[in-house]
Amino acid sequence: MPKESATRRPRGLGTAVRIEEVARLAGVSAITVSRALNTPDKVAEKTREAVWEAIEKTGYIPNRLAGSLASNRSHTIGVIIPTIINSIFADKVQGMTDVLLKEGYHLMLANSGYSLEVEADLVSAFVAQRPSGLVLTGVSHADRTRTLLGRAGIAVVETWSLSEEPIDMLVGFSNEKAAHAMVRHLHGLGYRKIGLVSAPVEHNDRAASRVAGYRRAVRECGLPEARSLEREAAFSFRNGALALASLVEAHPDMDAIFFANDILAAGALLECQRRGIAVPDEFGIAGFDDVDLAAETVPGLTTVRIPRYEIGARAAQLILDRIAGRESNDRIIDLGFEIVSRGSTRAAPVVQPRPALRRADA
Amino acid sequence: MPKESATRRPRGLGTAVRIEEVARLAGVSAITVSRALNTPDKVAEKTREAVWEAIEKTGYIPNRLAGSLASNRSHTIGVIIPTIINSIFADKVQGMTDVLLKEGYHLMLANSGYSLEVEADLVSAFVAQRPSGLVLTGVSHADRTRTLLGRAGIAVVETWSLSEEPIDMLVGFSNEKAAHAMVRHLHGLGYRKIGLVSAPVEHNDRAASRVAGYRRAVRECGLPEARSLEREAAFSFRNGALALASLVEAHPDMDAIFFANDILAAGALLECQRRGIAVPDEFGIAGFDDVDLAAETVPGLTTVRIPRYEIGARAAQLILDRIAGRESNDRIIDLGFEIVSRGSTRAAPVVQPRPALRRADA
DNA sequence: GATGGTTGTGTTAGCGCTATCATAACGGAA
DNA sequence: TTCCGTTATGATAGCGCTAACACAACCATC
Repeated sequence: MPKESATRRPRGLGTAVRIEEVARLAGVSAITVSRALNTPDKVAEKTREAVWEAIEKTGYIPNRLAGSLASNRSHTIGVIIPTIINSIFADKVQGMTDVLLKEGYHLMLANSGYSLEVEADLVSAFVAQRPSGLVLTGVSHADRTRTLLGRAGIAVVETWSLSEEPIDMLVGFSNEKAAHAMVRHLHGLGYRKIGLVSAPVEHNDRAASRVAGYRRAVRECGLPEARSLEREAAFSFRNGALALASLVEAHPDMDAIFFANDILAAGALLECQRRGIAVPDEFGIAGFDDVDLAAETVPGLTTVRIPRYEIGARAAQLILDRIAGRESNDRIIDLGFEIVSRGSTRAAPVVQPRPALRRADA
Repeated sequence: MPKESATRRPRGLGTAVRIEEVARLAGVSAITVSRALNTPDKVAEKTREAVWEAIEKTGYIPNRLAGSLASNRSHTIGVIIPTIINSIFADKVQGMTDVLLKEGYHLMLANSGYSLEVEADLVSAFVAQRPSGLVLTGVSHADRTRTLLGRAGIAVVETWSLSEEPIDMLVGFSNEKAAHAMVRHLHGLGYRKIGLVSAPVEHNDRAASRVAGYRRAVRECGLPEARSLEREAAFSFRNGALALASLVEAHPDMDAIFFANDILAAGALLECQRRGIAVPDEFGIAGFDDVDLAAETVPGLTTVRIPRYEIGARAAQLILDRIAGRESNDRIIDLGFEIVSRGSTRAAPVVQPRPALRRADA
């Protein structure tokens, strides 16, 4: 039987200890308590100790709502990601919290479900909280998002893509070049009819760029080009398996597929196992993201490694710098990518004459 | 060259449009604008329209910081999870946002890294923001966490476990019974020497309960009991593979392992594939959580399905109910679990005499 | 035509903090 | 001595909004 449950009920927030009470107990004024907390070096040591004691005794927890309103600094950063479920974005969020938390900033998180309209609503809801900064995913946004952020005067970082004209700041990599590099890599390994399974492209500039990169590489390499070699599939193992089935049935001579993310690719890899398709000799499979699983599948998954954690950490740092007035001169940070070749594609590049085009270094 | 970049720089938040300005433009008082936004049905339709027009014209975005301070309602819910990386908790967060967002509430997210001390710091940082509610993971907390929340008067929901004496409210399931049921399930399928790979137990009541459930079942079933049959492994595919290797080398006669989460189990399953261990005949593997991957591995992974999304959704609902004054009489909600048997364990239960004990229904 | 309820709007007074300026105390330089 | 700079603290006035009450206008009732 919970014995204290009677006193546990919420009493409303108004009953909390106020700064005035602490001040009285410490024999100082409210502003001195405020200073002891926010700028301790501007308070005499003896006073500081008295204040600390009073704080401990009363269990005072400053009301940051009031503090933020008065000081016009909220110590809050808003983050909007397309989906929480994809652990890809979790790494970014982790990168942000690691940087922000120790500076006393907090994260407001929301997911847009890949909808620009929802994103716009979230942005205005976040702006209402007067955050110190806002981190968005991608570079395509609803018009009202841009209008709003243009005049809100909040530090904004877009992520996960590149753009010539970010709203404010940007940390990302080139999805187009990454996809392009992977397809050229596959071509270099001797694959000659390469399919594509993309994430749904609508409202998703990252997915669209990867499709563009694939198409450019296919064209440059003189590989078969056709819309029938491409599929769209929403993020799941199952959909990867289904897309693989659909493609190999439509194109029995296809010898490789580039998947726009590792989850689709891993689903396909497992489907190959069920169907007895020999990976990598008979069929090559490549993914994107280099999630943990990619290193563990049998065979391992060839993929594109992207700096997920780093994107979050750098985005957070950019915001902190802006707040501190340390205006960095690079508002656009390209963190690049890396091709990781594993067992799901052939090991040895096939030596052969190559068209006279720049080759993609991995 | 970004042409508007000169005007994009932050101007500080204070330059935003204030409610007074909207009121003047609409020819009403500030409070009427406030009402038009918060309780539109208490404002005459004509006035409401005038206010809306003024809002549109000025691009007014209410300052929720000020609103929360004045009204003593912050419309913010704090969530503390052990780690963002594990998509298990992502489902919970998704459940919460789905319920909260449409009520106009927002999520502040932080991760404790499985440390009760970090959790306590986060709790007091969150309390400083005067959230409407707080959702914690697990039921073991630092003393100061309990003290603080006891007097803070904030709606608190603990999740993912059961407890007789929650701080306030609770939504979870019995980790002990779930682990127990799984081990009995394995025993029922004819496995006779069952190992355990647990998550690190320190500061993690969920992991500790699962170990307890395993031990109870092993004892009840008369299976071999020994600390050497148990391992601890941090959440990763790799660690699952390593733990499997360690256990089968130490105990060549072991015929099944219960892993405390699917990622460890999947890592082990892949390791079996690499080692040529025949699953499920030679060796049974069971996991916990029923993540998407569990249905897709070859063979599929036997596991415990837990209501991850539902936990978040119900926790959010409890907080909303509390705020609305709808005090529900069940402050403790047990959402249960479900054994999902797939190909990583034998299909047909071995018929045999069973000790005269209650059997766990799955 | 006085009473009472309802509806719509305004006035006032904060919410709990911090920015800003003022002030006091002190030590050293001219 | 007077003056100035430095350091420590306080008094005052908001930050931008909403709670609480006041009040006016209107309709219905008896």
